[in-house]
Amino acid sequence: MQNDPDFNKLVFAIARSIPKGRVTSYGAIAKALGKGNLSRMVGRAMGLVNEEKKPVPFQRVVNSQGYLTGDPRHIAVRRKLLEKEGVEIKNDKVVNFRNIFWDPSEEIDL
DNA sequence: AGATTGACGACGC
DNA sequence: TGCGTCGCCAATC
Repeated sequence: MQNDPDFNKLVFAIARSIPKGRVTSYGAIAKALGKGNLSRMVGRAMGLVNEEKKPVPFQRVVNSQGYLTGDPRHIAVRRKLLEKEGVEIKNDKVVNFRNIFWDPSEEIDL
């Protein structure tokens, strides 16, 4: 239960705005929302995507290091989806992360 | 109600 | 450049 449904909503909206074959970080999304310090909350919100009816490409959201953190089982799923989109993964890490990194703040433009 | 953890990030050394 | 520590906000124990 989040006290800020809007925050969660925005997170999902941005996640769906991520171009295919691109990835972004939790901090980038939080920052785009003006809550750069809520990076952790973004990740937590993603865990609730399970309750979302609409498909959210949460697999395109990784940490600032480009690593797929979380439960190993979830990591495997995300990795598969990313590779399917053309994103190369190595050791649970996005290859060329800096190259395919997508900054939501440039698209959302608060 | 208080303490701890967590899909993170930034800073310091 | 890499490892260690602190800080944030909310949820969970």
